Amino acid sequence: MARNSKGTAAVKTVVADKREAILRAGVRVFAAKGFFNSKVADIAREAGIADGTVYLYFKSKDEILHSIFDRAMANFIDEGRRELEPITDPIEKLKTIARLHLERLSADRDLAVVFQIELRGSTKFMQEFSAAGFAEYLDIIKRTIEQGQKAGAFRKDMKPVVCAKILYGALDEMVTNWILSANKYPLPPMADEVLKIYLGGLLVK
Amino acid sequence: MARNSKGTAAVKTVVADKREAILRAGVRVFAAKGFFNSKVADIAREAGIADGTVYLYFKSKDEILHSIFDRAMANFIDEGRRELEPITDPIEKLKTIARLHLERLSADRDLAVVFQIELRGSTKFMQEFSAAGFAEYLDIIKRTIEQGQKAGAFRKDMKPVVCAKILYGALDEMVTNWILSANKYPLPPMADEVLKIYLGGLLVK
Amino acid sequence: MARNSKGTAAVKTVVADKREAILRAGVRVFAAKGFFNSKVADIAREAGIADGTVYLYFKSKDEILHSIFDRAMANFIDEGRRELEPITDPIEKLKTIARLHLERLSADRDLAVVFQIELRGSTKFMQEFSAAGFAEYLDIIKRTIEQGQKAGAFRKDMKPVVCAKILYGALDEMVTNWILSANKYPLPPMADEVLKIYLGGLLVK
Amino acid sequence: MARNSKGTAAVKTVVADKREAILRAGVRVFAAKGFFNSKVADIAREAGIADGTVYLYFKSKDEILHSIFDRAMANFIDEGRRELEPITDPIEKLKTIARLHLERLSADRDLAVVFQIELRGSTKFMQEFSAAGFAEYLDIIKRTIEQGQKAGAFRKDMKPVVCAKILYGALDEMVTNWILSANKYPLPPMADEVLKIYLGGLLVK
DNA sequence: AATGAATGAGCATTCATTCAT
DNA sequence: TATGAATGAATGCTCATTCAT
Repeated sequence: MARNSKGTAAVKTVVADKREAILRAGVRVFAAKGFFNSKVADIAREAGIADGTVYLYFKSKDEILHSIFDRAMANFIDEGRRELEPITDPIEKLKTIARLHLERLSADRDLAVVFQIELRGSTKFMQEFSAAGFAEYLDIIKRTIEQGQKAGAFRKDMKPVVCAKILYGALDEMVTNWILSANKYPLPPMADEVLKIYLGGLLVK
Repeated sequence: MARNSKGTAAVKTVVADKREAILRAGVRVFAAKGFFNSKVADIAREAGIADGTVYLYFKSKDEILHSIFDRAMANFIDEGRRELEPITDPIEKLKTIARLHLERLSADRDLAVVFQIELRGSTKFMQEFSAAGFAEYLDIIKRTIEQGQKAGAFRKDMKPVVCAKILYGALDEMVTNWILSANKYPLPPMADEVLKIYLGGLLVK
Repeated sequence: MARNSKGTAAVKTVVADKREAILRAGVRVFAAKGFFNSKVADIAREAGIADGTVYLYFKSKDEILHSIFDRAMANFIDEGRRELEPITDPIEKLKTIARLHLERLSADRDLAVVFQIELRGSTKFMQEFSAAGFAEYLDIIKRTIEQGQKAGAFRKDMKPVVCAKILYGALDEMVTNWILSANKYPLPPMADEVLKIYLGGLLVK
Repeated sequence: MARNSKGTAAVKTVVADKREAILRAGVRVFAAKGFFNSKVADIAREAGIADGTVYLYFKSKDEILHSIFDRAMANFIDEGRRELEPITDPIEKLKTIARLHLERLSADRDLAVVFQIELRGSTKFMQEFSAAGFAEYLDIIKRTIEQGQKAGAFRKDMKPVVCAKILYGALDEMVTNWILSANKYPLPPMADEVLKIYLGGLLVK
């Protein structure tokens, strides 16, 4: 029994490790050369395995990109929910979202490149991207805004979903700019800048 | 003489027409199938010319994408400058920018797809994209904000370039969302929404 | 007009020539290495063209094999009909069929190999092979036998289609054996041997 | 001792069983998908063993096909000899051969497919096929015919080996046709038809 | 300028075989 | 013996680009 379960666990670990290694290699390679210019052989080499082994863990090159996104998005959303749960103030929630968004992506530049650049390279991916975890992420922002509107903290003359997109767009642009500027400055502090405008507006009161 | 100049003009026109036809065909084809999945032969067929003819006007498939961007960006900036020139109020200027941004892209969905999706498909393109007209566009927004700050209309505790990125990011996200939502709603009105938040902030005063 | 038609004819000839060259190369290569072991690159090299050029004339490697069969079978049947037409005696007809069968295949050993060996390598090909020209060939034999039965020359207690298969099988075996025996003996004379038995039977009368 | 010999026997039996299982699986898989389209993994799954285990019993995929032929041919010849031994009349012998040929192959359609189609798929196999048991089989027919000639039952103006090939070719064609016709009719009765012609000839006497 | 036939480098994927366990 | 994960060589086909006409 113990032996069995241990064996199974070990196998699972090895399998997970190799899957993991391929995904990590995929992030590095896609970030460096772009999805269409990356060869499966590049990923295999980077992961330290044979070309064919990739296909024991993924059905296709496409599936690797998908899995990268799915895994990262799941992690991101998990962590987001965990950090947001204890917070009740919607303003604080938005601050946390913005900070997390920029912290997470600046912590792994390769992943950020894949998210900001490679995943956008085709309507097909974008559609799926949109349909999948992205919608969930936007929904978290949207509900925080609804909550803020109910609480009387946020203005009520705007649709929450539009507000959510605006915040997301602003943050997203910060990330893209940061990537393209070769990371000359720290990304997370940009969260405060975005929120200054987003919450307070540009106009002098 | 007359014949010459006329001939030259005619030639220039024909040349321009064919270049133009290829670019238009490129926009349609790239938007429909994505840059990497589009064949030069597709573009040639769409433009009604032979495959080889494409290479009399463009050095490579890449160059077609570049030219599409360059031409559209130049048009866009030209028109922008023209419309902004008579306006003095920085608030009105920002409104004009936002409106033009969404109007222009919603007026040509194929071009919008190429701008929002295909041009983002590689760090390489993004770098070039960034280096080129995009910086100029961002600069126009930035200077409008500087002007507004000097005029005392906009708050001064924010860097103009960051403000510019935030506005750009928000507008950009509107366009991307509109594309992916299959254009179920008119895009230009979103300009007002963005500006409501951007100028006035989300918080209740 | 003349120029046009001449141009068209020239183009057709060139095209036909290249198609022809590929088919001839295919016969040689398939005969030498077997269909599954032949690479498209082998055929291209043998035909003196680039790999990609093969695909301007054929959709796939499979299609080359098919075309080899179709072309040869069509030629064979055409020639058969032409030679059989002036003959009225069904016995002479059968003799002509048998002679032609062995003459044609022994005249082009590579083609014979493809017919006897490579085309049999898969039920899929065999089905198609059977459905296509082979049925037509068998039908020619069958009708000759029917004619002989009506004329009172051939016994009537046998189904013509069965008789046709028996003759075909015997001839086919002669060809296969000849191929596998490295052509140590001339094939055509075997036609007489087959017919001696086929027409007269093995038994002493 | 007892234990040893028993153990050895058991081991041998197990070994034989597994070899047998692989061969049976090979026949099924090759018949269904063709030799080149069959994967070793398919055979392993069909045999209920692991992929690698196949290589404990066979050196290669080729060897499986060879062994299928060798085993079946040996069985076939053994049974043939056994059934022919008590028969003295060469006519009866030929009838027995023809009947057995069709009975055995129609009794195992998968095996028949492998014999008629898959084994013919390459000159290489054909050469080996020819060199091996096939020659032995043809020899049995040949000697029966020699015997008949000596006994004065068969005509003497034909070489026995040619007569043997003719009979074999006719029978072989019956089998191939039966396979390709999806077994719509019983095969064994065709033996009589073949012999009617083979022994008596097509001509009215 | 225009053509489009020809080129040939490039690549995702498969699968027979091996080998550590 | 048995396993099945890992290997890596092998290849049909595509398509950007060239060039003879």
